[in-house]
Amino acid sequence: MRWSRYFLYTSKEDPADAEAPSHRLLLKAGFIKQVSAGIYEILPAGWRVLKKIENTVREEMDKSGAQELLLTVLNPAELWKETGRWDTYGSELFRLKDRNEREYCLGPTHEEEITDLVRKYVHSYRQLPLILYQIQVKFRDEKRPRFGLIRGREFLMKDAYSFDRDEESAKMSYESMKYTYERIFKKLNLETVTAQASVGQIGGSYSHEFIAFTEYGEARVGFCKECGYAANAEIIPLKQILHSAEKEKPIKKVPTPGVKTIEELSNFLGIPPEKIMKAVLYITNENKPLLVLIRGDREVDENKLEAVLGTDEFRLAQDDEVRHILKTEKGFIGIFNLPPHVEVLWDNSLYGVKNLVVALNEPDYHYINVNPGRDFTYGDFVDIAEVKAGDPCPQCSKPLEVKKGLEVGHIFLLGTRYSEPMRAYFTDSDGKEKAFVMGCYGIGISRIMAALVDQHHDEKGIKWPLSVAPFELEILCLNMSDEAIRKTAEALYKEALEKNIEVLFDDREETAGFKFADADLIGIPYRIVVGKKVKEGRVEIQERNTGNKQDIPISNAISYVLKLIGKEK
RNA sequence: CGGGGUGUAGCUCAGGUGGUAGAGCGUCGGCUUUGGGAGCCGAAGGUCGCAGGUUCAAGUCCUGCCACCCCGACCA
Repeated sequence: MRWSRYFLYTSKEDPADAEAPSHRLLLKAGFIKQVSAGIYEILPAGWRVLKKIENTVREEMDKSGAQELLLTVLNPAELWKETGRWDTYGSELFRLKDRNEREYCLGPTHEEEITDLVRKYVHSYRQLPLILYQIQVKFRDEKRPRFGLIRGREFLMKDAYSFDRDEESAKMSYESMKYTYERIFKKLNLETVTAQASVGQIGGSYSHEFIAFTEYGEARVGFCKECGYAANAEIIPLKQILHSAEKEKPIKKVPTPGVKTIEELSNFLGIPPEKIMKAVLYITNENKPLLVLIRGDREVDENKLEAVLGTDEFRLAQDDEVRHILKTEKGFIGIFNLPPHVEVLWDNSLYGVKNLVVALNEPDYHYINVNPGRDFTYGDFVDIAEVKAGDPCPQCSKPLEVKKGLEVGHIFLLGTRYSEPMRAYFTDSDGKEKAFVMGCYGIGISRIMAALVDQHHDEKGIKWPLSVAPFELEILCLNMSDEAIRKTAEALYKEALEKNIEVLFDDREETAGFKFADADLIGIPYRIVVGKKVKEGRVEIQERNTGNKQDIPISNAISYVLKLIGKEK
């Protein structure tokens, strides 16, 4: 491809509205163009990358025995009503009507449609197991689209669905997908960890997430280098820990005027946060107050709280609610003088802590040296603390590491969550009618492109791994008006094409510096620089990833590149 | 959906106290230049997010709306 004719337009300025590196660089390099919030056009160079990602996914899925098909974007409402998700999916579902007032949605995922399809054709255990998949644009009206391709409202996804005769066989399908996913991410040069995950809204019995490490991810993973355990932080259990037998000191009321936060209180009293009881007031769905108690150095993980309460219908109390219910101010909430209708939950972190600092629901005062048994009695203990680095691994108790990451794949063992309500049955070998045991498996194709940029870039631009690069080779002609240089570059371009190298030829009438800057930005792994060394019969080979440069005779250049990209036999 | 921010040329931005719009980059024409975002000369390019209002006069003041970005609860 000649750049002078290519629909690839880079920008010298950083785009104003992009913060994440992947977002900024993909826009700046001219790979994507924003149309509206969370909706992007994929431009030719970006599309080349996306197709490579897609093909890698496709190759491995096919190898696993899964079969590709294409479902519809426009889904009839009836199917969604069968599973109840027409009502429960909420405003994230793009809904529309046709000219006859029939209701449709733009498919955000395809459990309903695939189950409908399979129930029409598969009636016997002899046709199982079965895995079908598609690569298609998905639509989700996200509350908050973010970071360009990382969270879009329209995005490319690979979704697969497995159908098995029983749980045991379904687990085998699940395991084979898990293995396939790990191979895919490895091939794509995307560093991921396979983490146990919560099943969330989709339902089912168990689930894994594939998390790519990046600063701009929205997930937190805890993992253990010792035993290999890894899980989304929101499901890692934290147990009660017995504390050393400290001597109980006499309880004392101390003035703490205007001291509001745990940090201020800790500094004011000279007592570490580990010995302060933090109390957080929530309001539950029935407008009931719920007081959550946790150690001062800990945060409440609202995902865990949701799991404990069995609902996400709760929120933090407002300042005036705190005043009204507890007759105190934020910062002075405690367990003493509690109105009887306030429900209380104790986080495991508080268990056994002695000589605590506790507020008493009276502004500007705290008790110090408060002790369990003597000064108060425990209520119900639950696990609602956010996991931090250094917390014990639930498997081997060694300290965990915690990192931020981006969910690029998620697999679920669904069971009969969809097949049962949709009456998707087959006849088993015992002659009995049974519901399919299903699994579903997603990979965010366009999100992977963003994750790859996040993992492979520097201050100058993108450094595409060869496996997904839009081109394998870029030829830079540094001076188009110099006859000898131009002819050499043209000849090398022709030779590269003949050898089936994916090559971008920068034949634009621009200066050398301009072309180098652009080359760094768009991140093609290898380049041949054709400049004044042509007089000495040489060109320069550069590697974007390592920055390595070396001169080479013109006649050897292409065969050297072939070796680099592994196409040489 | 709450909180914060921003909308002016293709892009990045500047435009005290109201007086009819500017720069750099990019684009077009010309000359010079060519190994790390070149120089000079000339030109084109705007419903100042939208709608009202105040005023002799609004990019600027007032009201309402919209869009986009960022921070919090969901997801690939």
